Amino acid sequence: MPGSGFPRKLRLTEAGQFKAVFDRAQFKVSNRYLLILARENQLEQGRLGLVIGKKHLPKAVQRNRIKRLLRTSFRLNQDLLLGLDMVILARSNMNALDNQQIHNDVQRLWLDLVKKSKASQSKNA
RNA sequence: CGAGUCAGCCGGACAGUUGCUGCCCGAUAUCUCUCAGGAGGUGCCGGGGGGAGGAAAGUCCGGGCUCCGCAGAGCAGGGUGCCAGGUAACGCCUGGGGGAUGUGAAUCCACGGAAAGUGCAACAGAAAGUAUACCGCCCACACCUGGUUGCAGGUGUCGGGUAAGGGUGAAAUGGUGCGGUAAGAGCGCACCGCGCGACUGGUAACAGGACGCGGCAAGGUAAACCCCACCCGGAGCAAGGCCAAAUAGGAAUCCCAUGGUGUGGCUCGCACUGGAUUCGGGUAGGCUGCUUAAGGUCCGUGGCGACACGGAUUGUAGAUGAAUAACUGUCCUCGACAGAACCCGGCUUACAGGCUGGCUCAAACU
Repeated sequence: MPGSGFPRKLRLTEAGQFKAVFDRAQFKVSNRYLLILARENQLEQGRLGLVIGKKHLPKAVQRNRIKRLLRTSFRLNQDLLLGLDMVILARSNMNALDNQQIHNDVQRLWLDLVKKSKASQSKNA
């Protein structure tokens, strides 16, 4: 059972790892503000990458806030997300949302993603 | 106490839980090297103490650092622009001069040159830079009327003089007075103003009045071209340096061309092809540059000051998909603008609220 930390091995750190998720995404879930791409990574743990563009969040302070919130949410839910590489993309300016709303929304997306992943595994089996 | 002005400072606090990061210490696991003492790398666990700003922002100037050919000369191009100082340097800062605003403390100024040249200026107006004559005023001439002559009044002229008055304009050749005149005029004079030159004070910008000369000639615009003086080589930490899988083509040495690899149970056959090592190369990736700095604080000395010198003391983020946070609770004045990316010095812009001090004005009290 993994803990709730966020060491380096739980992150996507190289351009190639991001590219793999973009090119061969097996699962997509989204809402108005976020899009999550994911694929199975043959590892024991899930890994997370963030793409928060200047286009949607022009101020560095805003981007930092969103990234911190997303990382925290991943950290607390990582035992649901084993064996998946995920990239979260920002789609529009979510700066108006407060922390509680963002946590709730992201939680819902995680559950959605897990459901799709389980369905795919049982189909293959 | 009120209104204002100029400086300086702060930028939610505390507790708990869960996390991130680089540094130090202690444990381990594993790999490499070894002169067998050990040294180094990587992973993981525990502990300790650090961990965004006054603007970290805009990227507008200046410098350090790095590479490019040494950073020199000329041209082009760009910048700066009252004077003197400070500084590594600056377009910054300090002090001073001039102008403008304000009762004042203070604030603001792209503040060199318009008698080298070129250009530009709506509308109005007769005329706008070689100034100009519309009305008016005066003179001359002609005609008319009145009168005894000298004359007075009126009308006219492709006539002349006149810049005092009217009118136009942002601006019309300096102002006032006296003289002068046909009427006028710096035409002359006095005073004021202006320009030039001496003189005095000041390092200088500049100022001064008790000097002399000039009747005055020289309107504005140089963030228009331009002239003058001074300054500037280019690119930037994705700079630059080191290690180095892979891959293309290459070099050297040795070995074998009766070889090797594949197909096949094996031989023949068929297909493909030299092999090994080293050098070199430099992609992915990693390491470095990377934080001690023109540093902060205090004291002394010099200076009006910016600042300089000397002494003591302190050690203050270094991330790399990129850390400094999330949640809960309590409190208050309910929290703004905003996130380091090689480093400094400035400028500019954004900013909830709060604190301290100097000075000014007004009123009142003693």
